[in-house]
Amino acid sequence: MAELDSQAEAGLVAQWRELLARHAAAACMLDRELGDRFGLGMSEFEVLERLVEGCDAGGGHALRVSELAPTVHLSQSALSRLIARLEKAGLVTRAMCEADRRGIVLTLTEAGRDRYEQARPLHREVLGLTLGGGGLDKSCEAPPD
Amino acid sequence: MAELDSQAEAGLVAQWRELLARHAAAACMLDRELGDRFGLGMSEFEVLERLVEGCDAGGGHALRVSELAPTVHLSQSALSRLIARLEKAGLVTRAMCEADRRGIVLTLTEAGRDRYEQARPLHREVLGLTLGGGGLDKSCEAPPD
DNA sequence: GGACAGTACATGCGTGTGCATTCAATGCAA
DNA sequence: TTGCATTGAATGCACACGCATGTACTGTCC
Repeated sequence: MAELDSQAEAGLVAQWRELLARHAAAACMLDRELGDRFGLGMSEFEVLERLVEGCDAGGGHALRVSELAPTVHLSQSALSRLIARLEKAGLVTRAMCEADRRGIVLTLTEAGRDRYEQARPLHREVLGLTLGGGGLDKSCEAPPD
Repeated sequence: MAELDSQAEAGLVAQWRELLARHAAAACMLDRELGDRFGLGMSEFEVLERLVEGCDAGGGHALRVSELAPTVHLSQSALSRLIARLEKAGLVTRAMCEADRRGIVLTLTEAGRDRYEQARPLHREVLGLTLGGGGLDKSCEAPPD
């Protein structure tokens, strides 16, 4: 890639810091709020949402882990363990994929869908607070310790 | 906060996913590249950069940890340990603050400044690749495992 | 001065993550 | 069919994180 002149570089850095700030504010608040009220992390919610979308779209067809992976920004191992947590919590079931027995198909349980529906308004509210107005929530701009 | 109509909600979610994708791509590639070539994590680089800026701006005055904290999106404990790593690597020195002996003042070492200057072009290059064109780097869109 | 709330940083602990590796199943080629 | 590279997912391991707490220092109020 070509070198950047200093003006382009400054713009890029400013854009990056803005992105970091928004991400930190939203991610921190989501993790805290979803965790406190629903026992879900940000990524857990994200996975539940993909499963809901997958089921609604494909007429209830279950998602394979390998289909889920590219849509969630986690390593394969982290996703594997996250699914194990969801299964342990009774929100999801894992079953062997008949077509390709290496694969695992995931299905939302009733409890999983319920949990998602309950958590969703809070999730959207947090997004509104942290992304919407442009004003960052101070209590999460720097994560409290 | 008021309820969102479904259109506003969809926009918010789209914005959030875009942000997540960009952040994941940039953060993953930064951590990998800076780590491989310079032994620095993304946040380590960020802290070095604040120290460089602080020193250049204030006429070489050292930064206190409490000044640094709000600019880095880390918990106080994570920052404390990050600084310990930088000190162990010889990139930074910690000293008691004379004015307020609870505080710690940080100063960049020569090695710290050098490391920063060496890593900076790569950092900017990665930002250009992941933020610039709008095209995400596929190899990091989903972190490899 | 002495007690006490508040602040700055460090540390014990549990947990989530990525990397490397492993294991099973698949597809292909000889 | 056998042999082998590839793929999907699970697991050992090290590490960075956040939370809760601990320790040292400051400032205030009595």
